[in-house]
Amino acid sequence: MKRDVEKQEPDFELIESLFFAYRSFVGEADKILAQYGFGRAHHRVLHFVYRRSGLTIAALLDILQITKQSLARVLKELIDAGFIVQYEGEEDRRQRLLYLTPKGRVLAKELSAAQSTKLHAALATIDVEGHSYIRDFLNAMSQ
Amino acid sequence: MKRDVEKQEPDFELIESLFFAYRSFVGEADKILAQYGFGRAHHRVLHFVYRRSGLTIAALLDILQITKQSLARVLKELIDAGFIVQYEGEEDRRQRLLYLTPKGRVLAKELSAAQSTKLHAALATIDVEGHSYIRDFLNAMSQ
DNA sequence: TGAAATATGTCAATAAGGTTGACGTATTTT
DNA sequence: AAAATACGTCAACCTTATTGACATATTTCA
Repeated sequence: MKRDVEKQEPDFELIESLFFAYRSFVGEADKILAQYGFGRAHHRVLHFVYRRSGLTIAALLDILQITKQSLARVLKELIDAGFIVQYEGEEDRRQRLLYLTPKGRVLAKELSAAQSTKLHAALATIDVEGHSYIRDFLNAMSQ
Repeated sequence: MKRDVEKQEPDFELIESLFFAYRSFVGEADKILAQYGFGRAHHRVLHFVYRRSGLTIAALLDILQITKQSLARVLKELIDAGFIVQYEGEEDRRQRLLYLTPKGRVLAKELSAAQSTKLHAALATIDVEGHSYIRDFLNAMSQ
């Protein structure tokens, strides 16, 4: 017979797996970034400028969900070091469109390759039919 | 015909999914923690003391992979606020074994319940046969 | 056209969470 | 008795973030 109140036991294993998985995932990139004197904040900017080349400052702030003051420092460092360039928007000249330099693309590729390798090493241990479940789950979690 | 060098395209979608998924995952707990004036560092300590009641400082440092100076501040705040207590080890009196107070257990439960709810909401959108693939993947990623 | 809104830049103060290095104390091991 | 271990703590510093305020250039709208 079922108890009156069936209190749900939190899924500690899953919680911890996600914690350790994420730490391991970002740790890959951290080692590379350290060689360039950069941190995770730089990585996130490099990644999204790589992926959405020509995006505006406002769009980037929207994705990262940080303040512009916080972005400013990191972005300045990346621009000063020659990894990112800004161009005036053609339609709206108030906008500063962000692009990677060739140097920036090299680093962004190196970082994504490292993380991708890590992800695919984990996926390789899983039956192929499970892969789409994993992708769907992570997408569902993103909401 | 296959090209000589088939350069592997990084799996950007998966990389970004994991980024957004994790942000959303920790965001759940952040809201609760803010009400108590705590941050993520406090959450991690609360979680692992809850899960491994009576663990030593050294064991906790090993799990969290931070320095003892860094742990000290967070732990002191949790002890001062009455969420954690330390007892001398019975076998080895140099050790300080960590336990949650009843108040600490309430908060730890609230946090894990919120995260668990989030995880299970995502799992609920996935066919049940996919669940073990997801768990296996996250465990594989943790290495 | 002039006012308002928008996109961006920047100064200043502050906070959380982390680091390295050095040193002290109590306790256990050798 | 000496060495190793477990923990605590002081100090200086770094990265990444925050809030608040204000400036400039450009576009939009009444």
